[in-house]
Amino acid sequence: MPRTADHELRRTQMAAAVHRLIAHDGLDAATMAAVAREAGFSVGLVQHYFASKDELLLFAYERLTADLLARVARITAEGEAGGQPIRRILLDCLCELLPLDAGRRGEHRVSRAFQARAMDVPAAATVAAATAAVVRGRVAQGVANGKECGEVEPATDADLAALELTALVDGLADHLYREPAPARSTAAGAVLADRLAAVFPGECRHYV
Amino acid sequence: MPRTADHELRRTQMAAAVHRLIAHDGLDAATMAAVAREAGFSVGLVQHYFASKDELLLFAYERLTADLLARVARITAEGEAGGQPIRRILLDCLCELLPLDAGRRGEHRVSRAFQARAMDVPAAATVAAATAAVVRGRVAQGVANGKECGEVEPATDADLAALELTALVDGLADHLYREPAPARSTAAGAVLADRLAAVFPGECRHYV
DNA sequence: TCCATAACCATACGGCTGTATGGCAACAAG
DNA sequence: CTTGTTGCCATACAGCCGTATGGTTATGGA
Repeated sequence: MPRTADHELRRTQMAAAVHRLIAHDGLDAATMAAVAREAGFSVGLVQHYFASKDELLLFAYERLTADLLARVARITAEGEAGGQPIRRILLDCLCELLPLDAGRRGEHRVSRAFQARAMDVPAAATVAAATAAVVRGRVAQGVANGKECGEVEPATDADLAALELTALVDGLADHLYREPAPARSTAAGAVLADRLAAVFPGECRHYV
Repeated sequence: MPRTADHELRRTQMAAAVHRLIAHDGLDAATMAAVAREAGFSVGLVQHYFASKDELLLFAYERLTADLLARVARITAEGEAGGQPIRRILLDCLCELLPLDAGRRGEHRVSRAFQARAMDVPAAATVAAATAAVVRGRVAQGVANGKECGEVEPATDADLAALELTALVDGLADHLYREPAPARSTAAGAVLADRLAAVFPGECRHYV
C-alpha cells in the first residue's frame, strides 16, 4: 500500500475552512479555490476528498449541525449531573443557540446561510429539517419529563410547547443577530426565561 | 423631449421578475440575463434602469418589504373599521406573515433569501433591520393601545411582548416552511393565538 | 530495493457572470 | 418635417466559476 492520509482529518479541515469563509464573507465566498487556499491545500486535493462542491458544502453543513447538537447534548449532560431542574437545563440549551458572542454570531451566520441554501437544495433541506426535528424533539422530551417530576402541569401539550420554544429561540436569534446591543440580549434572555418559567411553573419533586 | 417611458412601471416589472425567479429557483437564479428574460426585456434595458445588479436586488428587496407592510396596514385598517379587538387584529396581521399558502410560501422564500443576503450586504441589512423594527414597533403600539382600552394588563411590558410575538412568528414561519403539513399549520396558529390571548386577556371596554 | 498506489499539485477548459460599448428606433418639441 | 434625446437592444469582453486532466511525490508492503 502507498502512503496513507487521515481522511477524516482532511475532511474536517476542509469543512472548517468552509465555515470560516462563510462566517467571514458569506456563502458565495466559499468557492473551491477559496476553500483550498483557506485550508492550505490545492484545489485538486479538495476535489480528491469531495466529488463536487455540493458534496463539500453538504458535509460542512452536516458537520456544523452535528457540532451544535453535540454541544447541546453536553450541556444537557452537565445539567443533569449537576442536579439542575429541567427548566434550567433547557434554558441553558436554548441560550446556547443564541448568537450571544462572536463565536456564536459566526456560527449563526453560517447556519443561516445553509438554511437559505436549503430552500434550493433538497439534500440541504433534509439536514435542516432533521436538525430542527431533533431539537424540537429534545425540548418536547424535556417537557414530558417535566410532567413526571412535577415541574410541568399535566395538561401541558409537550409538542405544542416545544414548537413554541424552538420557534421563539429561532426568531430571537435572528433579532439578536440584527441588533447585537447588550440591551437586546438581556431582553431576549428575559423573554426566553419567562416563557420557560411559564411552561415549567413547578419544582422537581425529587429535590423538594 | 424624446419619447417617454413609465420608469416606475418598468422598475416594478423588473422587481417582480426578480421575485418570481427567487421564489422559483433561489437567489442565484436571479442573474441579469435571467431577470431580463423573465421580465421580457433585454439585458441592456435592465442596465438602463438599474446601475448595477446590487441596486436591482436592493430595489426588489425594498419593494417586497413595502408590499408586505402595506398588506399589514390594510389588514389593520380593515380590522379597526370592523370594530375588531386589537388581539384579533394582531392575530390576523401576524398570521399574514406565515407561509400558509403557495403565494406566501413563495414570498417567504424570497424574504429569507434576501435576509441571508443581508448578512453580507450592509445596504440589505439596513432594509432588513428597518422592516423588523417597523413590525415590532407596530405590535408594541398595539399592546400599548390594548392597555388604554383594557385588553392588556397595565403591568405588561409592551416592548418585551412585541419582541416575543415577532420573534415567535418569525420562527414559526421557518418551521412551517420546512414542514408544510396542515397539522403543522394549525399547531402554529394555535401557538400564536395562545400567546396573543395571554398578552391580551381582557376585553376592550369600548365595546362592552 | 522496488513498485504499485494513494496523496497531492498545477493547469487547462468550457461556461456563465456582470458590465461596457455602440448603434438603431421612436417620439416630443421646435 | 426635422432634430435631439431617450428607450431599447445586440454583442463584446474580461474575469471567475467548477471541473477535468495529466503529472509528480511519497510511502507501505513485497
